[in-house]
Amino acid sequence: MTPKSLEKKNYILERAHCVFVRKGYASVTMKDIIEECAISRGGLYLYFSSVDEIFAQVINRHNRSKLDRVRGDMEVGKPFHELLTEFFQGQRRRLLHMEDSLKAAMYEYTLSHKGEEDRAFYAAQFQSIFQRILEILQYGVAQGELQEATAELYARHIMLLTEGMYSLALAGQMPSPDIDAQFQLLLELLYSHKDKEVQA
Amino acid sequence: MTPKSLEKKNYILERAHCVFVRKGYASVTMKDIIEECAISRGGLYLYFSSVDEIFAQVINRHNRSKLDRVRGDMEVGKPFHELLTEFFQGQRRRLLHMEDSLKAAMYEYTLSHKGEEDRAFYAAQFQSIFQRILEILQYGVAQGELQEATAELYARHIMLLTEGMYSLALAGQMPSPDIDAQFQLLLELLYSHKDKEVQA
Amino acid sequence: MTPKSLEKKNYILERAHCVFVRKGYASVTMKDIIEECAISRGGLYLYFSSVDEIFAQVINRHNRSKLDRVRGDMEVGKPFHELLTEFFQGQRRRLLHMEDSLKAAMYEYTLSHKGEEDRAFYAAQFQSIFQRILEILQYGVAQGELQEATAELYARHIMLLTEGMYSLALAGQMPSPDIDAQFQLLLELLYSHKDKEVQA
Amino acid sequence: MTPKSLEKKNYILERAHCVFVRKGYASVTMKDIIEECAISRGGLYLYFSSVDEIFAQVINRHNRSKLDRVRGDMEVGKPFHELLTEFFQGQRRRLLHMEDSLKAAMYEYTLSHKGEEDRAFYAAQFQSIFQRILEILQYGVAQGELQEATAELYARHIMLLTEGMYSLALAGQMPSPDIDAQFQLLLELLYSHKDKEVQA
DNA sequence: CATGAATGAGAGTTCATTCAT
DNA sequence: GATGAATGAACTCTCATTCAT
Repeated sequence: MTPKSLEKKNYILERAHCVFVRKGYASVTMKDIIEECAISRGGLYLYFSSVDEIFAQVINRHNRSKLDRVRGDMEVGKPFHELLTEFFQGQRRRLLHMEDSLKAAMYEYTLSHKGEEDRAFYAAQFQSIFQRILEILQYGVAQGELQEATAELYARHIMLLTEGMYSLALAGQMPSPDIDAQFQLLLELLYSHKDKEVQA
Repeated sequence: MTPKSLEKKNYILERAHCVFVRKGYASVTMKDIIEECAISRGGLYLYFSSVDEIFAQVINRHNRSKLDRVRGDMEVGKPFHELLTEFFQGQRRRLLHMEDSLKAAMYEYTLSHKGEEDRAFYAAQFQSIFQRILEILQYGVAQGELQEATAELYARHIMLLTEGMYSLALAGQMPSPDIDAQFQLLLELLYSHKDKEVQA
Repeated sequence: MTPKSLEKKNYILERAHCVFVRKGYASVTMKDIIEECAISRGGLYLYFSSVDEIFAQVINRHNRSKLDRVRGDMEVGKPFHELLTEFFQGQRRRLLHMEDSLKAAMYEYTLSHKGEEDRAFYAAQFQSIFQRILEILQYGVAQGELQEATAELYARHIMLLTEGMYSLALAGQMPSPDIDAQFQLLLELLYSHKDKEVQA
Repeated sequence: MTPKSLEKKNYILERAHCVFVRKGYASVTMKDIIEECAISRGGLYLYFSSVDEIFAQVINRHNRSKLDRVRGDMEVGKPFHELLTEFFQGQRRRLLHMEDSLKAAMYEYTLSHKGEEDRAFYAAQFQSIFQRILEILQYGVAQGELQEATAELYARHIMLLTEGMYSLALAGQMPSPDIDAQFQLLLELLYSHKDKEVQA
């Protein structure tokens, strides 16, 4: 694979990303991507042989770059509470701008690909999200803000609640006040053991 | 509309329901429904003019019948805790048998219908789920088990968490122990104010 | 299958026959047949789902009708020699007008279909030709013109020689005098035992 | 044309030969040849501008080399009968191993090229085969084994029968015993005049 | 009412051929 | 000379939708 070829591949993935954001997954055709990239039918087939393949690579590329961006944020010694709030703020922003995200496309892909080989793909997706939240909480444990015993359970809880919010957001049923209320509730839940301590 | 006509329409919706459970929404064609119903193409078009229309009516019929089934459960004077546990058991059962549900089909429909007119449809869906949970919680309030002030917030929280669990379940990523752990956490959350009272 | 449907199917096979005669097999596309039949793409697919399937049915139909035409010729009590000459005349005519025959198409099909299931198809084709020649020779045996012992061997010989002539004819390398000379040779071969008898 | 260029051309023809043996003619694409030769698309087009052109040259090269191999066999003074038997043995071997031959490819080419310019090509092909058989028979005439008058007729007969056998062999319908029986019959036919002489 | 034959737009895919590098 | 990326025409197959019977 020549460097030029790689560059072109990257270009296609970049434009395809836009297409998936705009149209989701199910209704995207090779023609859509061809037009977005302004290349020829055969030209696209030189690099990718199906929408599936393109989508998988777009997702992987996206995850990789997201991971790169996240990495290192925790090392600067930010207070845990700040980090957590930033996480919620980030989710909030995305929930309010679902139209700019790949989430819908990912849902559509999931719904139309139930093969055994896809399962691992999904497991990796969710594991990556879970891991990210867990790391934040463990950072809180390290800073003495949270209890170790509940970190995993709470991390999963946060992931599931967030996922549920995305579901509703996709249907346009997740207004901003509801988001705030739920994240506030999560904060209280996370810190609830402190009340007891105080009272004790 | 003659009674015979209504009967036929019902028959079609019934069989179409099976199709949507089996195949989801996106990949269902008029042909699928025709074959399941063992009627003719033209025959189907006499009653419905698109898969969309059939789906919407299948969902409405389903919701109506579900509501009918639920109604009255609370009036027999069951203890609140039992009612709540039953609700969680019901969700648990459905989460572990997603293949028998319309959930996947509903997601697919949502993802491919973002028009303003569909929004109301989704709002009604979620409102109905929310309402059901809220009624259970308010029953708990009436029985002195829960606090009135948090009922709505918690009802929404339960709905969102459950929705998130469905999302993961659709991708085959919601194992039974995780379900139990989350519902346990919800129970603790609902009853958490009691601890404080006791301690106080 | 309704009668009307059968009629349409027959119509398509009839026109497709012409297409195969004109273009052979390999280069025939569904579009060719669509245009020849003046029907729509989908219309054709209602009846047949590939060129292969159409070709197989065209061939079978053709063989059946050819067999129907042949049947009964021997029962009118024609002298054997006349029957044999007529057979050769028939072959001669076809060799000189290969452009009106399915032979080329059949060769192309054979060359592109080497599966086990096709073998039986070819075996049946050649067996049918062989059988026809053999029956003529056995008729000659019955009339005391030929020897029983060599009938099968000679029948196969005639079939193979004829097949060879078709091969050359397809390349435009089978001029009329050569055809005549070879058939004359065959006649002499068939009757050669008589010379011996006479001489003996 | 430089010597290096000639060498490359030869190399391509050699590898292309393998491709045609393996895949026949019709389904061979420029890509097949490119891959077999491990050269670039453009590189191939420098030397040949179509599969057609390559095929014609492969055939010519093959014929030339075959002729070279044959030449001189008759000069060592082998008995005619042995030479003839060897010829039949050679054909037999090839009939039983059609998968190693260009015959199928040649048929496919013939069937898809009916232009006037191709006719001469085919004429040359068959003339070359005919000539070879004729030379063998004339050698028999020279040795007093055969009659001069029938040499041409018999040579053509042998060629046609053999060609017919190839046709059936391509369809997998030419079992070894049938081959032997036919060649035996040919031998008897060639020597049949001797019986008469003896009897006379 | 009910039928199912017919339509044609549009998706996926392949390949011979060209051309800038 | 040599490369291989790029083109686009052509082919197969599918479906929502219509309409004569």
